[in-house]
Amino acid sequence: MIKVLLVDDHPLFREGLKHRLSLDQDIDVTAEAENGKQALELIKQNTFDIILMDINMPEMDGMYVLELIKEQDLDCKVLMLSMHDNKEYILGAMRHGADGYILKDVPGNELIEAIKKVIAGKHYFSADVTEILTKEIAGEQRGIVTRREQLVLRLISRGLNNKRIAQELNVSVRTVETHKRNIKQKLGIDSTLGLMRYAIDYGLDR
Amino acid sequence: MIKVLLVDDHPLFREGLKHRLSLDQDIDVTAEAENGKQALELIKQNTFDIILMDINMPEMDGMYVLELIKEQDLDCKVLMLSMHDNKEYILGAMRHGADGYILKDVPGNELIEAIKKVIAGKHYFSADVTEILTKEIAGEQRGIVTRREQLVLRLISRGLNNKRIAQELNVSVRTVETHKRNIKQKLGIDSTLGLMRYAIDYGLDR
DNA sequence: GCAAAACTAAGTGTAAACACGTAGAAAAAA
DNA sequence: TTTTTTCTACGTGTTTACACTTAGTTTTGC
Repeated sequence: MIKVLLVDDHPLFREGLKHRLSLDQDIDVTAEAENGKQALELIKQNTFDIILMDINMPEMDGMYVLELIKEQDLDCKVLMLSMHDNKEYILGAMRHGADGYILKDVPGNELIEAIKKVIAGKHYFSADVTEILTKEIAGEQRGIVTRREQLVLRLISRGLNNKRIAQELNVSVRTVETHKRNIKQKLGIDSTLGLMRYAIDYGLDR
Repeated sequence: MIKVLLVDDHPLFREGLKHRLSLDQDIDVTAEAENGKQALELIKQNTFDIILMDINMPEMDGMYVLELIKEQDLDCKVLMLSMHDNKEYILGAMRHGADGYILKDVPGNELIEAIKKVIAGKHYFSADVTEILTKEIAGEQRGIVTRREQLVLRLISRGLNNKRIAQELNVSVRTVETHKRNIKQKLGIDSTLGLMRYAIDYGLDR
C-alpha cells in the first residue's frame, strides 16, 4: 500500500484527488494538508511514501516545502502538482530534487501512473512538461533566472516599483535595477511591464 | 433530483466536484463539459436545473457562456465558480445575471448549500465575495472605469508605454497620462505596474 | 435642450526608470 | 582550492512617468 500525503489549498480539489486515488487498490491517502506548514507538521510526525503537493499555496508554498524535505534527506518521494507549465517552476522543482512534476489538468489515470513510476524510483513529468524541459536543454541552458532574480520578478508581478522592491529585499535601488536588466536580457523582454506579464503568465506571482 | 451540469477545464477538479456532490441525495451530476463550447452544445440538447461553471477556461470562457444562456432566457440557474475574488469578475457575473458566485476554495458543504439556495430561487455569494460587493456598493459606485479608460488599461496590460498607447489611440501622450491618472484615482492604485496587475487579474487583457 | 460626464490636452516641475559600463564580495561549482 | 556564477552597487546621462492644475470639446443622459 502506497501511503500518500495530499497537500493542496483547495478542499474540493483535494477531495477530487482523494476520490480518484481511492479507486486504485495500491494507493492509500493517509493524510491531507492545506498548506505547507500543515504539511511539514504531518511529515515530522508520520512517514509517507509519496507527497503530492501543489506549488502555489498560501502559508508557505510547495516549492519551499520541497526544499526542506529534500534537504533533510527524508525517504519520501515528492510529486509536484501545478496549474502552470512554466519553465521556472519546472526547473526550480527539478533543482530542488522533485521526483516528478505534473500539471493539474492531466486525467486521473495519468496521475496514478505517475505515482507508481515515482514509487518505483523513476522520475515522472507530464507530456507538456517534458516538452518544455527538452526545449530548455536544447537551448543550452539559456534563460535561467536565478533565485534572486525570481524574487525580483515576483515582486514586480505584484506591482511594486524599484524602490519598494529594494526595501523588500533590503538592497539598493541600483541592485534592483541591475537584476531587472539581467532578467530582461535573459528573457529577451525589453520592458518592466513585459516582465510583469511574463511573471503572471507563467505563474511566478503570488 | 437537481440536475447539474459541470463545466470546468480540469478533469481532476471536475471529478472532485462530482464526487462531493454525489454524496448529496438531491443532487445528480448528469453531464460534464470541459469548456464553454461543449457546455453550449449540451445545453442545446438537454435541460439542467443548474450549471456549475468555471469562469476561466480555454475555448470560450464561462463568462461568455453565462451571457449567452441568460440572453436566451433559459430556465436554468447558473452558479459561477472562480479561483479569483476580483471585483470585475464578480460584478461582471452579476451584470450578466449569474445566480451565484463562489470561490473554488470553499468547502464542499458550502457548495451544496449554494446549489440548494440557488435552486430555491435565491442568490448565493460566498463570504469573501459578499465582502467585496458590499465594499463596492458602499463606495457609491466609485471605481467605474469608462470605456476609454478600459482601452487604456488593456493597452497597459499589453506592456505598451504611454507613447505607444497614445499612438494606438490616436491621442496625445498627455491624454494618456490623464487617463492613467484618473484610472489610478478611481481604482486606488498608485503605479502603472499596479494597473497592469489589475488589468490582468480582472481579465481586461487579451 | 441642458447639465453632467467623458474625452481631450497642455504647462511645469519632480521623480523614477532605463541604458551601458564597471566592479568588488559572497556563494556555489569544479 | 581555484574558477565561475551570483549578488551587490555605483556613475552618468537620457528618457519616461507622475503630480497637480486647468480647460476646451464632445457625448451622454435626463
